[in-house]
Amino acid sequence: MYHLIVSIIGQINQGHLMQLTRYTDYGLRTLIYLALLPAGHKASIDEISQTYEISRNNLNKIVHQLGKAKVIQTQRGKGGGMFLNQAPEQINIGDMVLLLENTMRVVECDKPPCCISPACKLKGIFADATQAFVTSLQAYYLSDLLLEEQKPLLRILV
Amino acid sequence: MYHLIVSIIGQINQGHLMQLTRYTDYGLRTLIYLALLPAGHKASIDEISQTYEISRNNLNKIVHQLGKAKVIQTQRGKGGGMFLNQAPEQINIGDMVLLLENTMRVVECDKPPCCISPACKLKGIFADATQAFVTSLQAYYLSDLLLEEQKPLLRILV
DNA sequence: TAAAAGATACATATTATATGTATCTTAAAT
DNA sequence: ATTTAAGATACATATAATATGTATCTTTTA
Repeated sequence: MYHLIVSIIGQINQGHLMQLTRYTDYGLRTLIYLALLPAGHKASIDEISQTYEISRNNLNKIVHQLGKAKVIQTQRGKGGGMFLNQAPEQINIGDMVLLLENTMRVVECDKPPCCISPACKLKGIFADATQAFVTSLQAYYLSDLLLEEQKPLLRILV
Repeated sequence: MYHLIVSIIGQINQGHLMQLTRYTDYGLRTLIYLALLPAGHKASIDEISQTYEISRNNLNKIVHQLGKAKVIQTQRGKGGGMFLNQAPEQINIGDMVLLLENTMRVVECDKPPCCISPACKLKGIFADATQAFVTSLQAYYLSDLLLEEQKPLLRILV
């Protein structure tokens, strides 16, 4: 058939941007956890993975990634741990989703010029929609997730 | 730990709305295929699945669903087949994605009142972002995917 | 009534995701 | 200096989601 399209999701699903995985879930929860730590305190991978009852090893990878991205600081060795490297008011939710859903690849058209096929039109339409999704998320910061009454409370608790 | 959150994606990933699957891919391609058929013509599941080299059976389900939704008309028996039930100008892309990604469930809070937790705040934030995604898609119609030169051409070809 | 089409049910295969095991490196406490 | 507790890294396995395959039933019309 003349108007055969090989694949649409291959072009649209830019690395599963929207497919939020547990990886992102754990990452966001870790950030919330760290945000609620009293100032000057650290948390360990073991502590967080046990608290949330999630795989220590998945969390390991996530923590490593957040550390590389300078969102948190990690410290090896005895007495080490991790803590936020930025204020919760400066950690953007949309950016975190983009970071954690890092399988995102910018898919180039196979052979230019190609953007005259229905699949390629769809690609642009979905790219716009994806951008709308991210832009919407980018209106929020980690601090927006914390409860007003939690913030002062927890800094006293420990 | 006091601020334990059981799951985020469980509340946010509303039925994998964003996780566009091949199911949706095939569905959209089928609609494009049908839109390019000469007026009065029908296509069969076999024809389309062979053209796109996709699973006949998956397509079977998709066609069935599109038929139930009155987007297309299906006709059994010898000489049967399927064709668009609406003009391409009236088939909305966002609506089709919502239809085809039909695993969407509106997730209710487990036990009200619950929307005071970080997870629940995130739920709202992601719901807004998802809506932005859909709204963006809803600006387009099936007709927007067809090439200007294809439309008249193909109606002559067969 | 035979053939061609969609409808339906269920089994299997494939792929993506998540978890588990093991070991290495680093750094502080002893 | 040595031990210990922490993250870093690599790879294997398990689980779950997705996609495909096989079979049969129902409908319709030539």
